[in-house]
Amino acid sequence: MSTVGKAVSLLELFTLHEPDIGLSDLARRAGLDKATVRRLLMALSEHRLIEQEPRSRRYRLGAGLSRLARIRDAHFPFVRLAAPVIRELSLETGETVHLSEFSAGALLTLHVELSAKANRVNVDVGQVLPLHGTASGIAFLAASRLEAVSAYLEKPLPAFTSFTMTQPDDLVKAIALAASRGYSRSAQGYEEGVHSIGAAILGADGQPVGTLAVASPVSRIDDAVAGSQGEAAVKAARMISARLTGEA
Amino acid sequence: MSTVGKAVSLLELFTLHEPDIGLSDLARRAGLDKATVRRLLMALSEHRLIEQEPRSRRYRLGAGLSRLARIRDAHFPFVRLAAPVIRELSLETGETVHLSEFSAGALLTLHVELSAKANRVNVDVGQVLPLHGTASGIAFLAASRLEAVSAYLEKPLPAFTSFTMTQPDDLVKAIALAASRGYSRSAQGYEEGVHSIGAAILGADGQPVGTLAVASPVSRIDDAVAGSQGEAAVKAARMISARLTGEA
DNA sequence: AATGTCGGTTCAAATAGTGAACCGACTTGG
DNA sequence: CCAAGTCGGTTCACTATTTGAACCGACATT
Repeated sequence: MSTVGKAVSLLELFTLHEPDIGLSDLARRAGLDKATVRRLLMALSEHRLIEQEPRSRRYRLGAGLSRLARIRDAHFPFVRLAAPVIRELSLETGETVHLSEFSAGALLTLHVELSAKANRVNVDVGQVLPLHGTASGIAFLAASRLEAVSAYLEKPLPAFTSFTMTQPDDLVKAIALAASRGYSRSAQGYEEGVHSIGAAILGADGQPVGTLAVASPVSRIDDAVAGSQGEAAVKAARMISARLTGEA
Repeated sequence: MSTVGKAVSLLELFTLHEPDIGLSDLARRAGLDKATVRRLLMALSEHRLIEQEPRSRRYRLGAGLSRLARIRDAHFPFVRLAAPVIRELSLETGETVHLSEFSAGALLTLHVELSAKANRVNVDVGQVLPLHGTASGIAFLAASRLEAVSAYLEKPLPAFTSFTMTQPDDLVKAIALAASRGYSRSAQGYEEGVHSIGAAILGADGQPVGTLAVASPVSRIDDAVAGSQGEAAVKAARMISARLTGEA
C-alpha cells in the first residue's frame, strides 16, 4: 500500500463514536508500526488534517478537513440537492426516507426525512449501514462494478438479525434481482420489524455515489405497496442523479 | 517534504473559485512531476478524497472529505458553539460580526452575523482573509507562537488598499499592541471604508484556532467606540474558547 | 501538415519509508 | 512498594517505495 494510502487509512479510523485515538491504538488498528504512524500523523497535522489534544496527547481529525469539505460541498452539494427530493418522497409514501453516501466500504446516513405517522421507522443521521443486510446496501451493490461486488463478498458477512443474508449466494441473487428491477427490497436484515426499499444514486461517472431508502414497519407492507414504493424510489433516485450531474 | 505532505498539498490547490483542476496544471502548481501527481491522485481517490470527472478528466475533491469533516464537526463544533455568541455580539455592538478559522496560512470566514443597520459592512462566508491587513489576522498573529509569526513575516506582504501594512516592522508593532490589550484594531487595511476590531479564539491547547471580528463603517468609529467594541469582542472570544474546551 | 498541449505510462535510479529496540513517565495489581 | 505492563515518543541501519525524464496516442490550434 502506498504511504498516502496508509496516511488516509489512519484518518478513517476516527468515527463518530470514537473521535480521538491514542498513538499505540492507532498503530494497532492500522496494522502499522508506531514509529510509522507517528510520522504519518506529523505529516497530516502539518496540514491540519490531524490535531493532537495536548493534555491527553490523543489525536483527532483536524480543521483542514472542514475547510476542504466546505470547498467540495460548495460544488458537489449532494445533501443540498437531494434533500427536497427526499422530502417529497417521504410525503408521497408517508414513510421515513433516508439518504446515504458511500464511503470506506459502507454507507453513511447523511439526511433523514421522518414519516409523519406515529408508528414509523427512526433512522439517525451519521448511522453507518453495511452493504449486505440493508436495502440501501443491496441497491448500491447492484449499481456497482462487478469487481467491487466480488471484493465485498470476499469478506465475511456478519449477521445483524436472524434475517440477515450471510450467504454470498443469497446476496448475489438479491443483487441480481435489484439490478433487474432498479430497486432493492430488504425485510428485517438489519433491524427487526423494518422493511426497506432502496435505490442507488449515480454520480457523473455512472458509478453509484449513494442511495436513498424508504423504511417502513413490516406490518404496513405487502407486495403492491412495495412495488409502488420501489417505483417512487427509483424515480426520486434518478432525479437526484440528474441534479448531481448538472442535467437538471 | 514527505509524500503525505505532497499529497495533502495537492488537495489544498482546490479552492472555492477553482473546484476542479487538470493533471498537468496540478503538477505545475504543486511543483511536482506529472507522474508523481498522478500516483498521488490515484492513492487519494482510492480513499475518495479525490474524484475524477470522467468527461473532462479533471480532478476534484472527493466525498470522503465530507464524511471526515462531519465526524470532526460532531465533536469540534466550532461554528455551532460560536454562532450564538457571534449573534449576541452583533446585537450588542449593532455591527456586522464574523467568525473565521485558521487554515493553510490564512483565515477562512465560516459564519457571519450582519448588522441590522442600513449602512453596514458585508462579509461573505467562505471569504479568505490574509493575516496582515485584517484585524482578525493581527489578533490571530498576536496569539500565535513567535516562530509562526516570524515565518509569516518572511514572505512578502501584499497591499490590498493604500492603508495595508506592508512593512514587517509596522506589523510587529501592531501585533505587540494587540497582544497587550487582548484585541486588535485595523482600519481599511483590507477594504476601504471598513474598520475592524478582532479577537483570537483559542483551542484546547492554548493555540489560536480562529478569530472573531466586529466590522463597522469607519464613519461610525471613534476611540471610545473602538474601546468598548474591543472589550466586548474579547469577552465573546473568551466565551467561545471556553465552550470549545468544554469549560462551559 | 506542423506544433503544442493534454492525460497517462514506463523503469532505472534515488530517496523516502520502515520497524525493532530503546527511552522515561504513568498505571495497575499483587 | 515493587514489578510488570502500558503509554507516547525516538533512533538508525535496512529496504522498499517514490521519483522523473522520456515516451505514448489523442486532441486543438495555427
